Amino acid sequence: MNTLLDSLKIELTDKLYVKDPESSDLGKRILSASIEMIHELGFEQFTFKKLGTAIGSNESSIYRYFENKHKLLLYLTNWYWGWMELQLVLATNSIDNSQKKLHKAIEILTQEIQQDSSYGHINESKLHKILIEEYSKSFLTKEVDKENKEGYFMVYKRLAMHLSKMIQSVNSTYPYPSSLASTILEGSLHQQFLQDHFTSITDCNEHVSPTAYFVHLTTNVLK
Amino acid sequence: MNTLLDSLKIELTDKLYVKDPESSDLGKRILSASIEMIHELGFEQFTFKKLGTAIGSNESSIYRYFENKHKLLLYLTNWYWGWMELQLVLATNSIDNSQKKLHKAIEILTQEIQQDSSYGHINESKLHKILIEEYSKSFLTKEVDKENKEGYFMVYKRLAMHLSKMIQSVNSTYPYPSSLASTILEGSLHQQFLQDHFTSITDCNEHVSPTAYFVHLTTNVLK
DNA sequence: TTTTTACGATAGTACTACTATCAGGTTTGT
DNA sequence: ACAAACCTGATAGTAGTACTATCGTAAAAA
Repeated sequence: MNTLLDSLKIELTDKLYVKDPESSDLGKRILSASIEMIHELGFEQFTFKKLGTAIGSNESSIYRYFENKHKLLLYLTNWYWGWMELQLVLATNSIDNSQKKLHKAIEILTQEIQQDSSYGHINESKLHKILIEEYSKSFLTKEVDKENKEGYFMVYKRLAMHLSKMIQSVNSTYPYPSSLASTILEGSLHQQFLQDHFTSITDCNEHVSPTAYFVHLTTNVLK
Repeated sequence: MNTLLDSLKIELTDKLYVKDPESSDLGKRILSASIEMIHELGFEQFTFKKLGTAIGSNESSIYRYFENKHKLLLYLTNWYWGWMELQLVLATNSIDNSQKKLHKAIEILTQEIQQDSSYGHINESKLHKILIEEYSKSFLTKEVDKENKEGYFMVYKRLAMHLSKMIQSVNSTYPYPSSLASTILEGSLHQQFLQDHFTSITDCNEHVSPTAYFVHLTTNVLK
């Protein structure tokens, strides 16, 4: 089935790669296999050498697409947040009521991703799990400020600001819209992590979703 | 000046170290210099070799205290959370009113730490900054579940539960006390990180503290 | 005084994170 | 059709990390 979504490409800054991985078959295999592999081994144990072996290619060939594994992680996380913003816009654009719009936004941004949907070589469900376990590592480095200046976090910041605007639409006198927005984005990943590994310090479980928690929180804070 | 605090030792599970660093002069130098060094270089660039050189000692000697640098980070973060809980108890124990108690707790847990106070060889201010930039790395690993079972995160979980109980005292019908507690603890570190590196997606700055944001949030959510 | 213990020094291993070079196959331009 | 350009895989090599093992000595404890 060929839909509009299939033909939309998530465009990322070309500083993230040496050669655009979307431009060749090998590049796409790198993306798809790296998602599998980072998900399975964790970012620390993941190496270009192992990735090369897994896709029947060579370590040196992967370096022709990405400078190093950190840049590859940045590519994947940027892709994820770009994809999330697309989902957000598609789901909320037609909603007029600002309160309903915000609730829908929070739902989109905090829900677990099950379906491996529209983009052939990217498994969004596994990518989402990578975000939960590895996203913080992409910015908790000594190079953040430099990389931030080069635009490596623009997609995420734009999404956070988008959410912040929605919060302001619901209550224009609320003094912390940006902090609340970033708390929802980061906190959602964190609550999902806790649900998987530290159940005693979260209320989220099979029956209670992070979405329910954050919708309740936001509603009451903006009242 | 010799106070009660000077004579209190933060006791940590002995699984965190090979030899108790508090038991010798070299051990204390390892703690104090590692805080300096991780703060300066970041956890990734920090190595036992560099640490050895810095304290005029030997790489192999450091391995006699800590299995590896991950365990050292766990030691430092556990120490920090133990110290935080002590601050929390000291500051809130005498308060009867549960609402005031909770506000005081949030203040203690979300404020910046300036003073390098009671424990000679530990610089709490720098340790706090390490927590902001490195804490997530201590649990975002493939070994979390194993390490959690061995009790490496007990101090942190106990603190979160402590805060959760305080939240329940203010409003016993609030359905997400544990998630709110973990959101405050983790979110506080995150907002401080944003304040330093991504100012556009936080409202916290010199004039607005994370404390103000989280007190406002909590008050309104529990209303 | 003997014996443990602690520490520093050195050596060595396996692996990571690259960089450089070369050769063959495929694609592209004319 | 033919050469040039390009892409990929293979191999080699370097510097550094994250250890482990062994040894000698000085100081502390028995």
